[in-house]
Amino acid sequence: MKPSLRARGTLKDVANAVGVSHTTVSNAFNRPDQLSPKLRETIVAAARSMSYPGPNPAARMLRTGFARAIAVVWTDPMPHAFEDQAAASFLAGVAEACAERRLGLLLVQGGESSSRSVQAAAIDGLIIYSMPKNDSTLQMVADRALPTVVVDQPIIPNIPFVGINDRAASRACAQHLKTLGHKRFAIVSLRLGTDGYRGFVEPERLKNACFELSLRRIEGYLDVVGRNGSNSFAKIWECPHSLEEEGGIAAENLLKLNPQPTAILAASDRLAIGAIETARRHQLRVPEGLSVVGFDDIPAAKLITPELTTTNQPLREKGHLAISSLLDGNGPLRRKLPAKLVIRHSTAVCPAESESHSNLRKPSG
Amino acid sequence: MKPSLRARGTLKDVANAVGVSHTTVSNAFNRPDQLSPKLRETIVAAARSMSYPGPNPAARMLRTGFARAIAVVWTDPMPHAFEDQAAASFLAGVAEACAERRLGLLLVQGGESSSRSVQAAAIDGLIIYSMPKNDSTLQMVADRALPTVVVDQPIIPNIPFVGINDRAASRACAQHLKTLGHKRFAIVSLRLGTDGYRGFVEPERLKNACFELSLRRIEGYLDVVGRNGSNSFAKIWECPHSLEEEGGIAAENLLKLNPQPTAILAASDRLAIGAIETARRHQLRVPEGLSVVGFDDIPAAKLITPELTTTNQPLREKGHLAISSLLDGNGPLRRKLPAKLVIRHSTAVCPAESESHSNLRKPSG
DNA sequence: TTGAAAGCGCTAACAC
DNA sequence: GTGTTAGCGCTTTCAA
Repeated sequence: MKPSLRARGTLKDVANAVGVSHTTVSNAFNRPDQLSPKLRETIVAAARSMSYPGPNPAARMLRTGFARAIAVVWTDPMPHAFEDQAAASFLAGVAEACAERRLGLLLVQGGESSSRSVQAAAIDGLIIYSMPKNDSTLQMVADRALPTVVVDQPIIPNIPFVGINDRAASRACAQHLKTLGHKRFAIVSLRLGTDGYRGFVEPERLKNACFELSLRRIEGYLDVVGRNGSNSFAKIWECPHSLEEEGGIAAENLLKLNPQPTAILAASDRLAIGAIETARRHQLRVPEGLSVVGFDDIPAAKLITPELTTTNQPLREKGHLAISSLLDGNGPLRRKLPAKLVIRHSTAVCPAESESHSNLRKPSG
Repeated sequence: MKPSLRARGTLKDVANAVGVSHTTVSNAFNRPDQLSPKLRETIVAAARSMSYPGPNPAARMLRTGFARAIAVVWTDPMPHAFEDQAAASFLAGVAEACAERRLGLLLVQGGESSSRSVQAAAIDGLIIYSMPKNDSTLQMVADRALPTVVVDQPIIPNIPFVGINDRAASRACAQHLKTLGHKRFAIVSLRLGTDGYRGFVEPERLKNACFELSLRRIEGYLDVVGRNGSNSFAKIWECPHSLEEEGGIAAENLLKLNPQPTAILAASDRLAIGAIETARRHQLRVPEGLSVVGFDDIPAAKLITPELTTTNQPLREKGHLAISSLLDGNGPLRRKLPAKLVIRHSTAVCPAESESHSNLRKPSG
């Protein structure tokens, strides 16, 4: 590929052709009020006929110091950002805000591989979207010393933050279930580390978690369902990705437990949906035999049967707020948007004790 | 906002601090093999301690002529790209291909408003995604004279194209329904113009369509279900957006027809899903009373009940192919990916004639 | 209303 | 392995 940025002539060529200085041509493009409309027209026509592509963006950027674009950086493989409806809604909000302000939106994947992309991106500011606190990209970002805002995680001193109160929101989920009489809970968690671990979570792992948001949600659940020693309990299963399949695997393992949980607290709707499908495949009816709550309230939550009880968070607004925190300066350092529990049909009162006992008496597999 | 691109010092400052020439510092960043590891280390350390953010991207771009980024341009409001799963899957593919090649991905909205964004974007190439042939952005793009590829529409002479054979694919949908014995069809079309029109489509409108893809699909349907004068017929309803609500409105109007159609050919899954929901609200069972086929095979197609019969197109691959057409040069000018009909549960044999007759005899409303 | 001059910060040829 | 030199194409004072 040959240098595309200097395909055709320059301002100066146009200037020569018309017989004016290159300043005047520059003005013709950037400050129409600085020259006679007639001259401007001549110049634009000449430019067009020479197929001059307009002022070179790189040169302009170098000179003005502005790229007129911002970047969103995140950890996951690129496609995830589009295929996960929660991420997509957030990005939709960002995109919308950018379009309004005539700003370009650059998508950059974080992780080891792409530190270079972050270093070299032509941008005026950065949104860190839901990254683990140990991601090396964070250092690159800091080095660039651009205006930055973090969304969801990680919390970094002195860097503006936009998110919701995850702990309170997940507490509300658990409370809803508890109110319905549930006592035996299972938590299906988002990843806590970047190691791709899948399985039950011991306290040790919680301590070393890199994904703070996952932790906050777990803590919210535990605030209600109790920790060791209380009269209810919760087993925690960690999924390496927020995918339906993973939710299914989680359910598969959690439902083997004896006594069997009567309620599943899933940290995302996709995990919840996967869990529901699996439960159903095991002849366990939702919500009669098992209650499931999700998190996020993505469009699919209303599509499945039963419709999912979940926490609605204003994803799109989060995107708007991220941009305005980035550009409009001095708001509060940490902004939390409201989230609310949406009760639909995937949760119901705890099945009668008798039924639970039958489970208890089953020879364990 | 102050110029962020020249926040801290320059190569030269670092050079002075270390006592080498600025070329050497440049090499330290870009060609580690050109100097002793030890010196390199000294330089990098110095840079870090002065919090030098690395070579200025604008300056590098100006000098090298490469932006190391490509843009995707489309017509719709930005958020649509993320919320529509078909668009999102395509973008996921693009994003993936970009990540592999360490290229930035810039999202740009087309339409009148944003010609400037296209002009000023720091990019090496462009993907036009599903735009109407009269969009003014197309001219801007042409002016920029960057490598370009069109996805889905519009077909432009000498510009590489990536898509599927829409006409053949929609023909297959219609054929499937015809084979099931259907004779009275309704087509729910994607928009044909940019005027936001919603309603029945007369032949005149087909002639003036700006969205070629919509037209191709309609033609494929008509190839099978017949045009005026044949023994089957199809009414066409145009939706201004590919949204479930619109599909619902379409169904609302189409099902009022007398005789009532027994099959709906929807040009997108979202439209199909909306139609199914509406049909059901009218006590019309799908597929027993009404068959519906969609288009795209988005994830939601498998989520709804009944699962949707639709055309699967390799959206993600389309994204890959777009990037490789853009960068890897000389393939064929027009590349068509395979699409295939996926028969699920939203289509069934045409309801018995007796039942149809009862419809016919109903006093018309 | 127009033009001249001075870089913006960097990379790549080339010489040492 | 390192330094010198010459712009990349533009915008922005400032002066005419």
